[in-house]
Amino acid sequence: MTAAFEELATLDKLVHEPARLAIMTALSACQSADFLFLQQLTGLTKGNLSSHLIKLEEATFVQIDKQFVGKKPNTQIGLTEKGRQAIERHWQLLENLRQDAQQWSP
Amino acid sequence: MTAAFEELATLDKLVHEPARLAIMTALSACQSADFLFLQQLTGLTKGNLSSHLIKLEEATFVQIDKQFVGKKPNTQIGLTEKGRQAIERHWQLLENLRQDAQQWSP
DNA sequence: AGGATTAGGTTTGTATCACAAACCAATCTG
DNA sequence: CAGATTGGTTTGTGATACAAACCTAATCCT
Repeated sequence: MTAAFEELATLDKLVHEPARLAIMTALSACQSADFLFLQQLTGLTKGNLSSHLIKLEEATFVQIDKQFVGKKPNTQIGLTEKGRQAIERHWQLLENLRQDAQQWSP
Repeated sequence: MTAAFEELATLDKLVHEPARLAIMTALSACQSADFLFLQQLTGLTKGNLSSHLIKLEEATFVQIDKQFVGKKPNTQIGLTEKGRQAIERHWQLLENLRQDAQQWSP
């Protein structure tokens, strides 16, 4: 058995959780996205999205910018460099795991 | 945005949890494995592994066979057909998500 | 023989977490 | 001005992952 399974132990559950995996993966493909876009994308309730974002912010994986566009509040969310590395590495780990298992005879 | 993000909503958290993802992925590469092998592989405590296996069994994703080898008890675990489909589909969903996000301009 | 250790687990207790529902403040609409 | 809408945050709760304690039978040590 290769290292993929050992590495799995280091997999960050903060990133792995489905909603956050979706959020970070989406963000990895763009500069930033706004709150409502992410809500649409993930199908989460606002409250739920809010708390996921707070967790990601606490981990400094995303940065959240609240501004006014005209008279309306608007929240933009983008990955930090750390966040970008984290999601990149996460996908790498998953891919390794899958790959390893596929070509494996115990 | 393609369907990958909508499909994500259907992702089974029972399978997604890291330890169980490791277990099922390993099992997908062999007929069956024994308890201690899985423990080594995943680095889980026995208690923890036990409860993960029970959950997988309750979902009928694995089947657990307890037998005696000589005088020693030995527990063999293998995927059911349902389990095999579940892990297969799970990896498919993840792969789709990643793929979609990679070639995407918002 | 008998006490300690090991194998192979299960049960229990606890801290965390994901989620929905309730809430809130400001703006728009009629 | 009343009511709805936008754009969120806070709160309450049921589920869950984990470690630690426990259990039973076999084997080792002396």
